[in-house]
Amino acid sequence: MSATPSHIPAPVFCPASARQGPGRPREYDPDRALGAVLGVFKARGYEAASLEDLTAAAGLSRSSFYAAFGSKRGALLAALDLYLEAGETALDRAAAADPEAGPRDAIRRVVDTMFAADVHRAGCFVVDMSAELGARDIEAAGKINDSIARKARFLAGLAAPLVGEAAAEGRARAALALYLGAAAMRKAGAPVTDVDALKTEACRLLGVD
Amino acid sequence: MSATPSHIPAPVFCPASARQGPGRPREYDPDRALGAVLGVFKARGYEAASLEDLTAAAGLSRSSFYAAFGSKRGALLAALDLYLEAGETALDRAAAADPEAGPRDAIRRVVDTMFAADVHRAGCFVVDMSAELGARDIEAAGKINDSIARKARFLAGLAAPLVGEAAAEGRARAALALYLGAAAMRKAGAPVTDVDALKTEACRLLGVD
DNA sequence: GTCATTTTGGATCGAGCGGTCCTCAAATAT
DNA sequence: ATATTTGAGGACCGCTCGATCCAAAATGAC
Repeated sequence: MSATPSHIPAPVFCPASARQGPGRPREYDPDRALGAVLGVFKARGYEAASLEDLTAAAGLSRSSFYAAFGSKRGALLAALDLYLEAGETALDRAAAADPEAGPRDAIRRVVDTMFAADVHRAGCFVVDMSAELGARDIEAAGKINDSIARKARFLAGLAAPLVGEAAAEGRARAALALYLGAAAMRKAGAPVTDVDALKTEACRLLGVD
Repeated sequence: MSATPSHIPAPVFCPASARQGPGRPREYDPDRALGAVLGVFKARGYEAASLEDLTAAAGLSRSSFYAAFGSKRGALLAALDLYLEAGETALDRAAAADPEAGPRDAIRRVVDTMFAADVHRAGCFVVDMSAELGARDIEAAGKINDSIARKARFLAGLAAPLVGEAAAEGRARAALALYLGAAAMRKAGAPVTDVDALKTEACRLLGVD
């Protein structure tokens, strides 16, 4: 797992906590701003999120926004990196949370983490952006696809002892697809209980009965 | 299954093949126009599809477009009805295609039909619209959710003899989620072979080994 | 023919979009 | 102090958006 951080590309070589050089100091927290931007894109989607929405939520002037992200699309790509990386590290941590418990428990924790992250709220950013931009933005689609592939390999590693090396990859992709589809169903309005029940089936795919 | 047709709401009471009354005759085929509109929404999404795109594809002037659909959103809702209804009847037909074969074959045909419809092309309109509009348009989300629920009941009916009445509903929803997620993965750029392999797992969920 | 009715094409609308730019403020460097 | 560098504020840009309107065209009813 683990993706390139790709921090705010903003003040081009300033990883948020860098030493302060000459010139007027920045008045906003880049991480906070990026988080706010991500929140807007998650809530509204890409096209429907206006510069007005984004700058207001991030507390940035238009000039600061463009200095930080370069464009609306640049902001989306940065927010996407943040989201994907956070999601992957969450899975890593869930898997490593209780080393004494068995592999089945690890899988259950990982599946719980996947579903808890987004399905209970309002869908999954991966699904939303894949749907809206997958056919139009090669770079965004690539980031998403790479992240999905990493997660699939990760899940396959967890499931291999239970379902066998040969079947693990397919099962992992199926579990991932099951989660993504669950997020889509949830966003369309399916009851939380129905969606939550799918965790059991996801675990079954990964060899946990 | 079976949804209300909800034909073109256009020339308000003219189901495409109605008798011609007074006034200048329509120069376009409403069904064809709606199909073209659906094609644009499938290719571009809702926000990114402009009136220019829609009218050009449908061969309609702006006035005809607004007379037919009332608004861009009206066109989307009509196109959504068309898509959902077509998808459901396709599943019905697939299930009933070969009555002599067993229930397992029926399930395989239905799953094949689900995946063949969209996954091989460019994602699933249900996923796309759920992602883009699920949080914003109650009516669109409702249509999608209802259609998903009908499909889930339909699949549950097919799977019940194989996995038991109690588990059927959950398994059906899982298979459906698996398909929706597969469409999302495909749209992000996953290889067709990988996505296609998920059909096996969907069948397994429905009791077909 | 005349009238009522409906469709068509295209001009047009205000609003909002993403993006740029200029000016001023606030810090460091000398 | 002064010069320099950088961020912030906001007016402004051209453009495209979805939507409306109007006059011309094409039919049925009489």
